[in-house]
Amino acid sequence: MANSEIIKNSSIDCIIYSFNDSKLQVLLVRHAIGKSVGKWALPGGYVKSDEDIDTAAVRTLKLHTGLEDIYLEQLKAFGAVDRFPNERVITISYFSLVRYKYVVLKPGESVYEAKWFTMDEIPPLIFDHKKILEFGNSRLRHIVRHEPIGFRLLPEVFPLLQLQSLYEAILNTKFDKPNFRRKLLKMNFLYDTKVKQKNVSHRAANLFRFDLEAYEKLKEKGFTFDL
Amino acid sequence: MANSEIIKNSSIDCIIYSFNDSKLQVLLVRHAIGKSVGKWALPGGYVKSDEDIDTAAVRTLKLHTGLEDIYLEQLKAFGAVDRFPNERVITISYFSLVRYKYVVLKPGESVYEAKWFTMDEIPPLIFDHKKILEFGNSRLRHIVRHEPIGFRLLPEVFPLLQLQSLYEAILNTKFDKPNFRRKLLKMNFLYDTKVKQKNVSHRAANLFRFDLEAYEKLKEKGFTFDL
DNA sequence: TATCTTTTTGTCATTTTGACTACAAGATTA
DNA sequence: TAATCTTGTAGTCAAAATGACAAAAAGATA
Repeated sequence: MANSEIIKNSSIDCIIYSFNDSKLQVLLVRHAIGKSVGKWALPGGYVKSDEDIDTAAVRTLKLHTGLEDIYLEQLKAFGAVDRFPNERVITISYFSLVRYKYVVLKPGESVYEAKWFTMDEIPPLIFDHKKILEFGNSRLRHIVRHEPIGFRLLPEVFPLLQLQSLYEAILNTKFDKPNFRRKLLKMNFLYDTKVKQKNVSHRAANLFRFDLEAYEKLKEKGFTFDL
Repeated sequence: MANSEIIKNSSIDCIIYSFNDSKLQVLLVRHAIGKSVGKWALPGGYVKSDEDIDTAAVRTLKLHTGLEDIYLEQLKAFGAVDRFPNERVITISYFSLVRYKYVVLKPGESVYEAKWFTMDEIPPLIFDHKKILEFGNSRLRHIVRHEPIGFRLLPEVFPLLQLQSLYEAILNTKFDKPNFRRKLLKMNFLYDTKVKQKNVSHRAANLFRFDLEAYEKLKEKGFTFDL
């Protein structure tokens, strides 16, 4: 068990979400060179015998995308008998929310090509990856309403309208601007930096910061985020 | 792949919850005869090469407890390198809510002994099962507040106070009786059967039924259950 | 300077919540 | 049989939250 070998019937697949241009995006990869150039897939790989599955997820992600130190949460294991050709492979899917601008994809440097896709331009995916992605989407819609996790998709500081349009994009709804503002601010975990937007052709909005510490304290007191 | 063999590095473990005597309970098993009589465990077993993991969960559960046709939902995969002695076994945990009275445990008939435990009398468990159970508990607390799933722990029809004490037990809080009643009834998915409790030494309460169909319709319209 | 865009602050009627009070319905007991 | 006890059910009321707006403020652009 101590030596490191690949466990050929356990794999990892990651759904990496980001938010850009007012749209939710997901990162997909494919072999850019070599014989298996072809369909797109969720970034993934096998688990090694000497690493925890969470570690495998982190390693796999870095291998494909160069991303490090990002938030990963387990989504679900997919284990239909015929989900993988010829072999029995159970895959454990993870999902993550990253800040778009922090991600630098290095096309060409790797044997893998990595690219962001919006939800309405997802290409055909290998195996059951479409199903995994859809499951991830519905989980995202759920979690985003019950936990203030959407902030992970935004820059450290952001105007409230950007937060609103994030929720509107994910939940496919519209909110009233003043009411959305009032509701979120009353929750008391958004810190007004008093700094204003730059380079906008209209009145600059104040930038806010999600105060994790304040939120944790509220949570201890029984507060629950609900949009 | 077509022949049926055991996949020795993928297993299933199930957390089966029920509600009885105003307390949340969980089903544990252990070998009742043979050489491995000893510690308690979550009901579990290996995945076979020719069955989906969900199927394996159902089969495993029946093997240990005789339970069939019950609601099972995947919880999480646990895959620390050292979670299992000598071998690398990744386990996929499931959880379920069952009606206590529908469950007939058959002690002695099986090589396994199965028994209900309340949360404050959980014995030492094998491997990482305590961790799995704790994860299940926190998931249960979360899900119970955001989805009307608690009803699966109650009989088909129930007085409102029973529903209230269910939530109080799981969430470890107290609710005001009239307010709880008003809030739940206003959600419009509890059907008043007009039938009254029997054999109670006080005024008999009306029995209610959870109307799944009504709830599904509300959900389509954007309603979300929030306690 | 006027106009346009977007932020931000208010207003107001309606609904929901939280904390209670009080009444109703049975079973038990005096 | 009447009093009393327990629990169910209905109602009250102030405070808080929500939804639908109107309007003022702050800059950029024409």
